[in-house]
Amino acid sequence: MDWIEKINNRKNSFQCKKGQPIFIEGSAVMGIYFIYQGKVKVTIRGANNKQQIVRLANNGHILGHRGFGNESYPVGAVAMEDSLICFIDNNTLNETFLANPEFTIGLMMFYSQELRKTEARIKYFSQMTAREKVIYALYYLMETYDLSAKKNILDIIISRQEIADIAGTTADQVSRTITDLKKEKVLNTDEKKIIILNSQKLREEVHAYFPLN
Amino acid sequence: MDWIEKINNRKNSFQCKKGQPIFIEGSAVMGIYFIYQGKVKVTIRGANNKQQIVRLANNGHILGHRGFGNESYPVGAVAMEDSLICFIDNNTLNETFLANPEFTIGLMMFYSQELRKTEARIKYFSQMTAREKVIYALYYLMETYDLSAKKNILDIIISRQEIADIAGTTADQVSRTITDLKKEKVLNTDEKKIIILNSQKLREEVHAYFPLN
DNA sequence: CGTGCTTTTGAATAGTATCAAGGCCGGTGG
DNA sequence: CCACCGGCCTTGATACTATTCAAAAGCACG
Repeated sequence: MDWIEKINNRKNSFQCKKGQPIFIEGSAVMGIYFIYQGKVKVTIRGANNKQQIVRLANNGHILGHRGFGNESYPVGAVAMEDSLICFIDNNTLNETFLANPEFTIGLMMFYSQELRKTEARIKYFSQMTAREKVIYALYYLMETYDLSAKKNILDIIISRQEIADIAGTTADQVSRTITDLKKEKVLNTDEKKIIILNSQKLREEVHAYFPLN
Repeated sequence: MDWIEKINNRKNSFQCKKGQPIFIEGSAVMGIYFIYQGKVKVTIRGANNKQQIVRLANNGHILGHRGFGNESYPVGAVAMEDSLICFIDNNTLNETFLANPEFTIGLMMFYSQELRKTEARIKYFSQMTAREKVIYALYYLMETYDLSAKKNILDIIISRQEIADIAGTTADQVSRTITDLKKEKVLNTDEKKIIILNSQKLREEVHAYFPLN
C-alpha cells in the first residue's frame, strides 16, 4: 500500500509503547492512522466488558478508518509492541479525497476487502468448534505476522487470553488446544513464542470453511 | 440514499422472483445492484454447505458491493420475495467514480458503516447464547423490515431455517426459543407471520451487547 | 386423501464454559 | 541468596448449554 507516500508531506507521527492505546473505543474521531512500524490489535467491548479482537494490524496497515463518517470510534486500538504511528487529521483527509479521486477509490477498495474478510469471519464464528477457532486464530496470526523465515517462529509475544479474544473462546480452551497440538507434533512452544511445525495440518483443519480452493 | 437518482439515466432494471438468485457466490463480478423494490438475503457458504445469512437488504439498498475490486463475488444474493433490481455495470461505475468524487466519498462512507456493523456482529456471534442470538435475529428483522404500523406484524415470510441462518444456530433452537417467547407473551405467530407483542423486552435482552446506550 | 415439507417437541449425546487447584516463572524485598 | 508473591499457564472435575437425532404433528399441494 503506497498511501503513506502520497500523504508523506503531511506526516505527523508519534511513538506508542507496548500496551498503550492509540485511540479508545467511543472517543471522538480526529482522523485516521497508519502504522509505520509495529503490531497493533483492534478490539471491541462486548457484554460484561469481555473484549473481542476484531483485527490485527502490521506495518503499513491503516487504523481508525471505521470511524470515518461517524462521530466516535466503534473500536479501540492498542499497541502490542512498541510502535511508530502516523496520524492524518480529518481536514487533510477530506482535502485529499476531493483532490485525488484515485486515492479515494483505492481506499474504497480497501474497505471492500475488509468487509469481505470480516463477513467471512462471521461464518467462522458461527460454525467452527472451539478447536477450529483456535487453529484459525493461529492461522490468522501466521498470515498477519509472517513467520520468521528460518525457524517458523511466530514473531509475536501473545498471551493465551489474547488468542482467546481473537478466536472467540476462553483462555482455558486455547491452552487445551495448544497442548493437544503439541502432542500431535503440529506446533511447539519456546519461551512464550509459538513454533509452527506442520502448517499444512493447520491449514487442512480450517480449509473446509474457506470459499473455493 | 439518493444514489439511484444520480445514476438513473443509465438504469438497467430487471424483475427477480422469490427464491431466485440475483448473483451467485463465486461468479464473476459484472457490477453492482440496487433494490428498487423487494427483500433480499445475502448469504455465504460455510463448511458442508451450511449457509450463513450475512445481511438482509430492503428497498433502496445496495448489493454486490463486496465484489468491488475483486474478480468474483464472495457472497450470493437471493430474492426473498418478488423484487425489482437495478443493475449498474463496472464501466458505468468507474466513470461515475472519476466524474463525481462526492459520489465516491458517499459510497465509501457506506462501506465504512457496513464494516462497522459487521464487526459488531462478530461480537454477537462469539458471545451470545442461542436464545440471545435468536432474539437478535428477530431484532435485526424488525429493524430492516419495518413493522407494519398497525399491528406490529413482521412484514416478511421467513422460515425457521432462515432465521437460524441469520442467528448462526439451528432451526430446532429457533423453534424452541420462539415457543418460549410465546409463553412469555413477548410475541405471537399468525399464519407464518410473526407479531411482536413486547419489543421492549426483546431489546432489553440483547441490550448488554450494544455499545453505549 | 395421500405425499412431502416444515415445525415442534423430546431424549440422548457431545461439546464448551466455569470453577478450582496446582505448577511454573520472574520480580521484589527481606 | 533465599523466601515470598503475583501473574500466567495448565489441567481436572463439574454443570450447563447446545446440537443432533428421531418421531410426531401440522400444513400446503397436487
